[in-house]
Amino acid sequence: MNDCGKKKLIIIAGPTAVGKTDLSVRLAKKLDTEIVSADSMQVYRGMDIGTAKVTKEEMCGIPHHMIDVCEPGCDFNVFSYREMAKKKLDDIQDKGKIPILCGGTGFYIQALLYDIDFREEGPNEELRAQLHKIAEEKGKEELWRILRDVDPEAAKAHPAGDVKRVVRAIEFYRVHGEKISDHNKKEEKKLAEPCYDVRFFVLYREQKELYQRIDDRVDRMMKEGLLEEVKELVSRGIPMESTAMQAIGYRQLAAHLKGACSLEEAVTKIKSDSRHYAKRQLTWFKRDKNTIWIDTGKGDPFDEICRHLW
RNA sequence: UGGUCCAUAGUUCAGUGGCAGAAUGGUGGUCUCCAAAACCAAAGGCGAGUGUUCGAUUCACUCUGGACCUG
Repeated sequence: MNDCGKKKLIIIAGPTAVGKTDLSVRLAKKLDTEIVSADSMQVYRGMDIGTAKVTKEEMCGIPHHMIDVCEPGCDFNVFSYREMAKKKLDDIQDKGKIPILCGGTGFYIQALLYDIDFREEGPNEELRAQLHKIAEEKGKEELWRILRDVDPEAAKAHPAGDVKRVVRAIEFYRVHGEKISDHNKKEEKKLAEPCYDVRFFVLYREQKELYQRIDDRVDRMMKEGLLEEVKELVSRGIPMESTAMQAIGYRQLAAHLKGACSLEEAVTKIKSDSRHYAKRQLTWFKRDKNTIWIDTGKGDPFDEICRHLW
């Protein structure tokens, strides 16, 4: 606890392949602390190469949390993440240390930093399946009209094409009897004030350079045996629709293994999907007003980061 | 050498004598329980020239480029 009554937290975020892992470990060594991952795909066991998971050597003895916490087939989401990661942060802070939250999943970081309430009921699979069926059989517009009738504001916020969110909004209303648009308005206010005394670093570098690093890293992953890793998951029968198999690198290679495209085409797709992903990560972080942007393309940013600390 | 066909967005293709469309890619953005997911938006074009015509991307001719056929 400090003067403003909040616990201290360091966040190292940024797009894929920008160099988060290396920097976070160095910082953790200097501060003698622990790292909590904020990555939606590194939570899955057996997905190491493609998610660029830290290796034992790279960890340098620094404890890492929220990595390998579940099996690839299981349901994992923001809610589970927030619950588990919050406990980890508490534990580290109880030891008198400043935890480092490191990762590229903006949604997960936001949920944790602003304590977003996702409600405890969890996904209602039967209802979701039923609503998806309506979209398939009667059309997305029809499903959207159902939402418009109960929560016009949410319908306005989500186009009919965004079935995933339309379903969620209807689900929310049916389960809680409350409009998700009202709920979101309340949660949105939290975004103004972080729950931690935070130093939120976003690593970046010139787009051209970053894209080159992404291409190089994908090539390296292939050499390191990404295809074997995907084969293993496929042979274990991990369903293609599972969140884990949606991961970049896995999805495309699984498609190749099923004969949908050549290996070369799959690799090209992995690269372009990674670039798009990096772009989306950046737009996510741009919206957050509490960030400190660090250019990693101009020498070692380590000292600059340290200067921003308490 | 002679002949036939083709030329429209970065790419693959629609189309019309009267505002030129799609897919894909590239770019930007949205996001409150699948988020490495899902979704949205704007941008971008008739190879060059001459003629016919009120008006040509469309018709005719020339040129350029490409594909195919041809002693």
